Amino acid sequence: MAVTLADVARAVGMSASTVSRALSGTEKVNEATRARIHKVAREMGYEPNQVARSLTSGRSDILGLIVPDIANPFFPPIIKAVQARAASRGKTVLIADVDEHPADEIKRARIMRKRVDGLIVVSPRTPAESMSQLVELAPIVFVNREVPGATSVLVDASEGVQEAVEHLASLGHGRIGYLNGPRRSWSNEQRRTAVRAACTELGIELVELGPFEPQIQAGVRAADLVHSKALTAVIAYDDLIALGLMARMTERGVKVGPDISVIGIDDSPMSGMAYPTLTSIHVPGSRSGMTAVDLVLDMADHPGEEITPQVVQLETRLIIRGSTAPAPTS
Amino acid sequence: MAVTLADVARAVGMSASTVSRALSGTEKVNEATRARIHKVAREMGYEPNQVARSLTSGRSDILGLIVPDIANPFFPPIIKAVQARAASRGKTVLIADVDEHPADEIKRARIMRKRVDGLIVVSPRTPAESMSQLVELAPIVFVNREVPGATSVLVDASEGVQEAVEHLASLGHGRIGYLNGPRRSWSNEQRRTAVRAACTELGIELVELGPFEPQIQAGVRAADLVHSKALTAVIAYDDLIALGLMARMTERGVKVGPDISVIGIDDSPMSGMAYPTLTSIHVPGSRSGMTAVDLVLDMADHPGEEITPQVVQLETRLIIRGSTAPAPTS
DNA sequence: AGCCTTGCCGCAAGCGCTTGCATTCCGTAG
DNA sequence: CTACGGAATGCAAGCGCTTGCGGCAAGGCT
Repeated sequence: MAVTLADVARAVGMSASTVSRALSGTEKVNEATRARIHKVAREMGYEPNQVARSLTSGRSDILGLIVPDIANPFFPPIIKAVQARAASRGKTVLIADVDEHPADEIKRARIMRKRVDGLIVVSPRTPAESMSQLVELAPIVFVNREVPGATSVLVDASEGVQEAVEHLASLGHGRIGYLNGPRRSWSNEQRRTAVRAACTELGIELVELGPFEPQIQAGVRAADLVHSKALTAVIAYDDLIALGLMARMTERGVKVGPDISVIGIDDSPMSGMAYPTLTSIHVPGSRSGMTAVDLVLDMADHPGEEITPQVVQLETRLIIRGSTAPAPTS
Repeated sequence: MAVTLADVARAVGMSASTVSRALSGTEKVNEATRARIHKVAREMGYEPNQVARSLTSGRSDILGLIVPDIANPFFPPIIKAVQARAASRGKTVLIADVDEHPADEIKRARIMRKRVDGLIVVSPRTPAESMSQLVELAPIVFVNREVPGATSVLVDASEGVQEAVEHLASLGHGRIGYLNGPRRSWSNEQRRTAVRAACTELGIELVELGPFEPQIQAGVRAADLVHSKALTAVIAYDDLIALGLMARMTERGVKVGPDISVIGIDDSPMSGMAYPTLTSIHVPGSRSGMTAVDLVLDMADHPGEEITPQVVQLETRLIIRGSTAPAPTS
């Protein structure tokens, strides 16, 4: 079978403990011995059995990452950032896609818990009253949702939204639509509130539509609704909805830009690729992924310690592209 | 801490072995005792420690999945299919994104090996001479690459490509371009060969361009090259390149459809969303994911057995949308 | 010179679970 | 009544690694 610690120990003529210490790095071992052990281990092709290691040590060097939907282009950058950051700290990442099923979040978290050193949950949709079940699976950090008593990294939509509404106002739109995201989504609540505030402040009439699921298809549906309301400008809950809407509008002969201005949120990689390119509110996905890793590893490194839950806020800003233009002067 | 097997055993007044057998299901245990044990275990909130379990049993109920790039929309459907299929067979999936770095494939596979019951590697770019290092990490199955002596699930590009070329020919295009994918990609080799064959057969002039990375940006670059060659029809290595190309063409005032026909490969979810919608060769990603899971689990269930490596072939077909049109009659 | 540090290393006890084999207890065949 | 075959359960030996504790030698101190 595979070479074990004991095999290496025998080959070097030392005890397994010493070999273990030499290889794990942290403990004090004579430099010369350490070098020799490393050499022999490499020659024998020794690969530590991570399972055995984590059984005793309690550590697994794995981070669990739970996302709602990998097919939504907003998440891959986060996932990649998490993986990269984790790798640079010697960890690997176990990804679970819960397919937008809120109930699965707790279930998957529970299953993962024992195998990982910490959990990162992105945009959880678990109802507020059950969140505590997640929180107690600490170390855990939430991304894109504020959870009382838990550490989380959030993006503050207000700035970007404010910019977006101002942008539309300055283009002469006096009435805009907001396409709501999923009903129980914390992000949507946050975004919607920000839109309302900005509209009130600037004296703009707001028409709320939805809820819509964060999927292209929902955007297609939204398009017809928007059309029937004779809106000249909309802000969508996310890029996917915005893109679906644009596609449908174009199909119906409505020119996005000249006839209707569209703003998405997330600034996903696709927004620069659509035609016209999509004006979108940039949400720092990679940054939040990295931050989340740092936070969760900090917690994992200080087990037991009652750390005051941290909340990191990241900012958003508007990226203006081709889908917004002066209001039609009909 | 958490309740262990021993705790439950003590509570029930039986030995740990019996409890273990009762809970794992497979072994013979009196029905009454089994029921009682289950009841007590549930009441105590017992959750088996998977790490300990896999240390002894050698099984982990985890499948490893290695993909080149989760941000490429071709992969999420595969990933989801794999996850779903695995879940229905009681397994979870550990995903690794190697960011298109061929060297990482072997590295990640090695790291994962001990923790998982089997490996699925999608579209590996590992050079042929190193593939054996992967193969010996069995149980392992490859998707989208034929590997001598290993089981794999492939898509046969030839049919779809044949249809695509015929489609272009019937639209009056006598000269078409093929945008190559990454230089050492097995898929690209397969697709390119199919295009050549079809062109030869139909007496169509073929212009090869590239290689290009499977990314939107590469497609943007390709666009200018295509333009300079005065091509009226192109088949791209994948949808991403095709989409990038379309975006750039549109930006330059070239009308995709009337002025130039574009065909992608993969039929990723985005192809229906672009404008115009992208004619693409459908590749059954989900099907291949599911098939891969079945194959790898079969292998895992019969350890040691020298199974004859299986090769499953899936078919492709052309999906005609808005990006292809009759050749301009200049 | 005696004693205490300090540095390096080995001992042994597990981590929580699975599993081959032994054991016990019946029912049943002989 | 003895013997024997199962079924149900217990015993105990690990899986491969980590880690607290203690041993031992070499050097520093008074």
